[in-house]
Amino acid sequence: MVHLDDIDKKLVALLQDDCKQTTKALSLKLNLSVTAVYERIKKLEKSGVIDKYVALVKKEAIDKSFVAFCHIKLVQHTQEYVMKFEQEVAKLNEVMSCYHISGDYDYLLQVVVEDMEAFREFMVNKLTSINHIGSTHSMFVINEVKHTTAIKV
Amino acid sequence: MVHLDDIDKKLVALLQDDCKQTTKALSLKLNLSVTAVYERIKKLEKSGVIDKYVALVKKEAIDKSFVAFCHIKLVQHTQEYVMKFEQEVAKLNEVMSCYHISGDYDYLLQVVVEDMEAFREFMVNKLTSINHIGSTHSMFVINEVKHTTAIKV
DNA sequence: TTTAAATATAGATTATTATTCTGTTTTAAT
DNA sequence: ATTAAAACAGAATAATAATCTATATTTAAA
Repeated sequence: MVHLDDIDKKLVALLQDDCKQTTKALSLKLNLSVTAVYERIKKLEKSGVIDKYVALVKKEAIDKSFVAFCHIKLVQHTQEYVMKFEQEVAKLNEVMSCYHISGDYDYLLQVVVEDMEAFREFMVNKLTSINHIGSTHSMFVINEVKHTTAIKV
Repeated sequence: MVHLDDIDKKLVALLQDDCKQTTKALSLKLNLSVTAVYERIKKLEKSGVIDKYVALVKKEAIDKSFVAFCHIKLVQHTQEYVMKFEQEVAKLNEVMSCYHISGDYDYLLQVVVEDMEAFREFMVNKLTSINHIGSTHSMFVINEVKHTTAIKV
């Protein structure tokens, strides 16, 4: 576990909001020299604090505004069934995330598609065609109140 | 809604995986000139397909490995209660996302903290101190099978 | 404490990349 | 076929990243 001082934390917050800003711009916000900021960034990358730099796409702009959460229960929990299910579900483009969770159901999936029809299509032809699924329970997103990729460090 | 051809789609996929690669590197992968790639990227930014460029932080590296999903039911659904709740919950750093959903509960939250103790602290001192919350139901993440920010375009 | 080593910083220099510019080619509509 | 618009390539310029050298600061040991 690496130690981050207050400047590092501020820097990580800035990069989580906009990773394309120049080191010059960052240096002004942090009251540091360009080199100092540069070295700190390299250290954050090397130490694995910063995992990757990505472009975020606006769902609405590409007509993928329908978001659903999907609970899934497996018929059995043998090593083989679990592995197979996890492998298959990870392949599906519509599945943004899949978590093995505690509680009544085994898994929670976040699914992003075009509309309800696309979701139906996804359920029938992709998800439930995976073997070993016992039951599912879907919840549809009415409104996205908050959604961020930025973790407070 | 903007129209994206196959090259645009490939480009968006590349940027969703790594937005720091040079236009030169992208041009080689897309068999285009640097300028052509550059213009396409600018168009994707202007049209809103690309929302922002961010650094993604590895939870494990900053000791925030505990993830929970939290169902919440409000006591009432008056305009005032709903607004107030959504405002307050959006302020909480531990809440990565909050969705208003269909089904038995009103909201689904994704919460990221240090450990179970931090989660308890969060529930007691932050979440349930928001007024108008009726009941909650928490599910803990045992394993993150899949998690991506990249939408297939 | 005092000193040595390691680390962090700043400013200047160089290398790389982004951006702009100009002209050409392709595409689409008339 | 003709024209206008869009997309493209290559060259030139501007901006930024990355490196280098030298100080300053912190850290750890004596």
